[in-house]
Amino acid sequence: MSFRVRTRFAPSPTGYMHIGNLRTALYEYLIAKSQNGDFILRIEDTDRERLVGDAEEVIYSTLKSVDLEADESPKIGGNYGPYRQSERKDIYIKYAKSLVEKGKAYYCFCEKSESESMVSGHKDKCRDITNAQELLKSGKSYVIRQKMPLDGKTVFEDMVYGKVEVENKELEDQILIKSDGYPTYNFANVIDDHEMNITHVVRGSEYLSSTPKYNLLYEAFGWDIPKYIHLPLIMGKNEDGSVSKLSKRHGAVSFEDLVSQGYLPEAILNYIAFLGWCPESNQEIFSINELKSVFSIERLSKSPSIFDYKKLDWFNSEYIKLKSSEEFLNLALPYIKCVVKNENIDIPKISELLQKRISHLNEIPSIISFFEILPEYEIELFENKKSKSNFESSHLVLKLTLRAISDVSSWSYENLHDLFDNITSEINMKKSTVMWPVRIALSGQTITPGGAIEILEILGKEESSRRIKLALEKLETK
RNA sequence: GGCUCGUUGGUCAAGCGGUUAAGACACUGGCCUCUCACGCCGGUAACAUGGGUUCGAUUCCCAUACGAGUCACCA
Repeated sequence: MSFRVRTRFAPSPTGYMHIGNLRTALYEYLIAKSQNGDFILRIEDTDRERLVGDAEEVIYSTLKSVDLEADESPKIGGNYGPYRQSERKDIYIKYAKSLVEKGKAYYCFCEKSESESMVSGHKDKCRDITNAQELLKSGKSYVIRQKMPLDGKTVFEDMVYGKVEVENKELEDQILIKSDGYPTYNFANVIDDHEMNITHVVRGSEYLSSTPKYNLLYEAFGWDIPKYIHLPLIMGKNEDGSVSKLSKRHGAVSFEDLVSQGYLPEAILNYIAFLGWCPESNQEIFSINELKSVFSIERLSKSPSIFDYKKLDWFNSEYIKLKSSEEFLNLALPYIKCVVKNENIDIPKISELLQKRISHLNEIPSIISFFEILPEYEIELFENKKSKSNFESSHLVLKLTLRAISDVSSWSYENLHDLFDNITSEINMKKSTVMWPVRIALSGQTITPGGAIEILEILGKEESSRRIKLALEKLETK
C-alpha cells in the first residue's frame, strides 16, 4: 500500500492573504507534513473579472515568511501541473463534455438575467432541449450544467463534523463551465483534486453545505471521494456585539496588515494555529516544527472562534521576548530610527529596554520619543506621593545630581548607580525620592522605559545636564 | 425563509457518564522595584433552556431558544 497523504492550498489571487486562508494553509500543511505527505499550492484564478495584478506574489511571499513552503506549485512545478487553473482550461472543458456525452450534464443557453428570474430552475426548462446542436452552431453563448438527482439524499462523512446529509432536491443543476469558457470553482476543484491525487480536502466550513455537489460530481465520473476536513470559521466581533465571518470591518484581517502593525509572522501563525485546534498539553508556544509533531486532526474543533487581537498581542510579546537581543535590535531598529535621529544616543541600549515591555513593534515610536525631544511637562509631575517627592526635595536632588554627574569620570551604569547611592545616603532620603525627580527631569513623563539611571546612561552627560538644568529653572521660577 | 452546522467564564479552550469543571488571554488584589513593564503569588467569572436515557449527566438522545454558514456564470 503506497498511500501518500497529499493536501493542497488553493487560494484565489485576491491581492492579500486573509487570516482565515492562512490558517487553512497551515492546517493543510500540518496534515500533510505530520504524516510525511505532500503540500501542494494551486492557484485558483478562474474568476477573470476579479484578477489582481501581482496577487500571486503575495501568496508566495506570505507562505515563505511563515515557512509553509509547498512541495509543488506554479513556481516550482511538479508532476501534476500546471498548477494554475487558468492554464488548465482545456482539461475542464474535456471533462465537462464527457459528462454531456454520458447524459449527466447539458448545455444551457439561458441568459444570466433569465436564470436569476427563474422560479423552478433549469431542471424543468433546459434539461431536455432538443435543439442544442443547432444553437451551439449558431454561436449562441452557453454554460454547461450538471444534472442533479431529483430525489434521494447525498450523505458524506466529514472528519471534523461527522456525518452530514442533504436532500438532493435542494441542489440546483450546478454550472460546470461558465459562458466565458472558464470552469466554476466547484467544478475545477473536483477535477484538479482528482487529477492531482489530493487525499484530504481541507477548507472552511462555509463549504460544508455545498459539499454534496462535489460528491455528485465524483460519482458522475466514478472517482473515489477524498477525505473531507471542514474547518470552523474564524469570526470577528461587530460593534453591536454580534459576530460574523472575520472581514475587513473587524480591523486588520490580512497577514500583511498584521505584519505592518508590528506583529511577527511566527506569532501570527502560532496564534491562528490555536483558533480551532489545541494540543493535548497546556503548551501554547509552538514553532512550526513542533506543531508538525503534535498536530492531529482529531483535536480540531467544530465551533467557530472569534479572533482576539488581545491574545495575539500576548503571543507577539512572548515571541518578542524569545528573541535574542541582536535579533530584536534588528527588528526594532527601523521603528527606533524613525524617532531617534540624534547620533549620540545609544540605540542598542534603548532596544534592550524595549524588548520586555512591548507587545508589538508599532508601540516603539511613542514610547521612546522623549529620548529625542524632551516633551513639555507640568511642574506638578515632581510631586509624587508614593515616592515622597515634592518640589523642595526635587530641587535639592536635581542640584546634587547635576553637580555629581559633571564629575563622573566614566559614564557607565555602575558609576551612575554609585553616584545615586551616595546622594541617597548623603541627604538621607528614600531611594525613590531621589530617583523620581531625576527621571521626570530627563523624560518629562511619569512612565518611561527603564529607570532614571538607564535613561541617564542613554542620553549622555551633556543632554542629561541640559535637561536637569531646565528642570531646575522650572522649579526655581515656580 | 429553506437547508446545513454549532452552543463550557468577556475571549480561546480542556473535558469524551461519577472531576473541588483544567489551562491561557483579558480584568483584578498583592509582592518585587528608582516609574511603567517583566517576573512571582492570589482572586472574580462558565456547562443556553426543557424533556428523556441512566443509580448518576457538562458529557448520550430529542425538542426549543439563540448564533453562524449557505442557497451566484464568486471563490
